[in-house]
Amino acid sequence: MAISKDEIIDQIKQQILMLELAPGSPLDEVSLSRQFEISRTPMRDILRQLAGEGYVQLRENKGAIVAPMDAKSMRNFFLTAPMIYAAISRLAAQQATTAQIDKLRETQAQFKQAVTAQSVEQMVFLNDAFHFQIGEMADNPYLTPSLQRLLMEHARIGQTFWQTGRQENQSVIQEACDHHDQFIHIF
Amino acid sequence: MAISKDEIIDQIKQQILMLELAPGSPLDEVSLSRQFEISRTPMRDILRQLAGEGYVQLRENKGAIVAPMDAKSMRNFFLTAPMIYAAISRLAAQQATTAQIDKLRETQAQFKQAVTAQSVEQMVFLNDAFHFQIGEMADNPYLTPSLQRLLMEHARIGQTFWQTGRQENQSVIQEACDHHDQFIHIF
DNA sequence: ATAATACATATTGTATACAAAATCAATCTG
DNA sequence: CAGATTGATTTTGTATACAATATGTATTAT
Repeated sequence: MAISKDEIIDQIKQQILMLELAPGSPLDEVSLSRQFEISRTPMRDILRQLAGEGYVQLRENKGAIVAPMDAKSMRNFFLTAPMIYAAISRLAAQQATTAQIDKLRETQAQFKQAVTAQSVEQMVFLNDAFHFQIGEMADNPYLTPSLQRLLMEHARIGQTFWQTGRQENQSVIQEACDHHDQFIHIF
Repeated sequence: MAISKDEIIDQIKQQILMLELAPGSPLDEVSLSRQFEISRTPMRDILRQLAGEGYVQLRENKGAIVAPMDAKSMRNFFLTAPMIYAAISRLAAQQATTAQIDKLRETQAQFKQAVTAQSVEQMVFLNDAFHFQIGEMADNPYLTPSLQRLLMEHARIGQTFWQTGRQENQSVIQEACDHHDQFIHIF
């Protein structure tokens, strides 16, 4: 085996976040295992882990599909995201170490560069990284899985809504950037 | 195979909640698969699903253990539970159907019977069922997994702290009962 | 022509054999 | 006697063959 299981998981996650794997599209065990040059057994493990983290849905005897992005899931996202982000941020603020704060500042600097460069892919990636690091600060086994799920949806929504060129998106991006700065300024 | 995979999962969950399987104790694939008369492959699936739901921890090349109950996890529970319960309750209150509310009333009635009968096991079970139903009302894919994890810890903590006989516990139980009533009285 | 059914094909689920890693014990060395 | 090292045993990880289920197609009956 040339590539580790964790790396395969990360690759598939990345493809889902970047919408290279479309929401709702089927994931065939045999194709995937051939593609990554492993047998079906570890590939099934991978799909089950991805299902546990919300990236894919398993259907009894009918295989896996990439987690759909329908109206209901969008609604749930916008209904829940503010609560979770607020809760996580509060916990993070209480427990953050200086090393973690420095790392967060670094990420935000990179995010601003991506905004200047108008690279949607980089912005999505770094926004994800920013919130992921806040999740690490909070270090809460109950909220972290929820945050991960939210970040997945956030990234996929970002891919579709942060496309540059339209005027309105600039303000949305600026808003996200300001929120990051506000959080950092607590310290 | 005499018993379905889902039934096995439920049985193991139940054993973990009832502390028949002690926190931190190892779960051997071979023993379990022999015990439930299935092969190792589906048993591994089961352990991975349980890990995804927080009931067990998987360690690379070192097998699974029942999710530990240490000082840190207890602290996290008491820190997080109020937030999640509040958020879920709010969502549930917004979206509940009359059928769901009736079912909740029924569960609370049974809970009160368990309190009268001083059956800790029944109290834990029905308290779990009560909050689980609120989770179903909220119907939120981001918060529900968190709630499930909290309910697991809640049940295990309940097993150790709700033991009858001591005076102080009566008030804790009464408090839980009142909270249930308060929630129902919203409608 | 359409609907239903039977069959062929593809895909998932399970069992088992083998490989790799970890654990434990006994022996050897300082 | 303490500690390290090697080897035997146990346990997890992977590959593959086989079974069961679902899907798609073609044929037949109405």
